[in-house]
Amino acid sequence: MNNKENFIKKLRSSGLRPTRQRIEICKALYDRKKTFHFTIDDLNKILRKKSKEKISLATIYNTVYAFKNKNYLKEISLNTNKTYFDTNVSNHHHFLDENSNRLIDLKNSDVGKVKIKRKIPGKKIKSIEILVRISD
Amino acid sequence: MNNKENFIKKLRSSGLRPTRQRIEICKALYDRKKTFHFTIDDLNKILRKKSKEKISLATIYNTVYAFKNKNYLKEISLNTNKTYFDTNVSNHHHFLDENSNRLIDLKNSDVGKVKIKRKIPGKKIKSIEILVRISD
DNA sequence: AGATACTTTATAATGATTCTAAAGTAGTGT
DNA sequence: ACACTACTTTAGAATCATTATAAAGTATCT
Ligand SMILES: [Mn+2]
Ligand SMILES: [Mn+2]
Ligand SMILES: [Zn+2]
Ligand SMILES: [Zn+2]
Repeated sequence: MNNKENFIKKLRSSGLRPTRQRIEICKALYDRKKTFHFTIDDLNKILRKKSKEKISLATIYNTVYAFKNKNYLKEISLNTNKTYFDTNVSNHHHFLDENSNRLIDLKNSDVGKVKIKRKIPGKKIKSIEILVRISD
Repeated sequence: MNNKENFIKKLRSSGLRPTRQRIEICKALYDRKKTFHFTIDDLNKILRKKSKEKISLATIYNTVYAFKNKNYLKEISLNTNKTYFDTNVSNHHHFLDENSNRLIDLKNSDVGKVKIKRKIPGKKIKSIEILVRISD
């Protein structure tokens, strides 16, 4: 299902023109078995290796943020100078391995139900994210 | 307990010389009733208002990171371009109000026990942090 | 007081991200 | 296929939080 035609449909269905660059980026991001957590710099390096044609850094930024706005990518909160993204856009939790600085997805079944007992008047809960720091 | 003498003791006890600037910064940070969540820019503005003598931005950076290393401050993970710090250095959770972009501390009693069922071989859990996004 | 290590400061450098505006391309209608 | 238009890509410049530099100032010790 992660072939070129599919990426084209995905892009079209949300009003993004299926350009060479966007399709290459889709392949790099979604043609994998596991969730991919990455920075712009990671993605840029991967594209330089995997793809023949050079995609400008500006396009990579533009595309990643377009995908984020269309909910094809999620931004992840970490204490680093670079912004992280996640191809798993569902609500889910993470291990952060502090040795390697790598993120690992937790399935919802990996985490017991989280109960938030306090309420803020007039405010609704939009999401609950857990970050579990681990190390050797 | 949050008087000047106390700050001096606090600084000395961890090998930081009690300078004018560090004491001013201590006052701005710890002479309050509630947890303070802030950016360097927030702190700089506060110091300009509250304090007579000007403290350079470089010193504010230096001091905040010195305090962080001594565990007087905690860094908070958020998806923003600026780094956030927290005067509450205990393990605790947060509401993030997406309208105002303000953090609110959750007491541990505000959150039901979090059970992490999955284990990563050879890795230990260092901390568990929950971020609850809220909005109108 | 004098010696020394630590600290502050103005300023420059860095680096991720965002902006700009010109050239290129995809979709639409003919 | 051709032209038209809106969207996209791109190189390069600008921005801005953060970090580095190195000279002047200060705390602590004897
Ligand atoms: Mn990375
Ligand atoms: Mn702020
Ligand atoms: Zn993930
Ligand atoms: Zn807090």
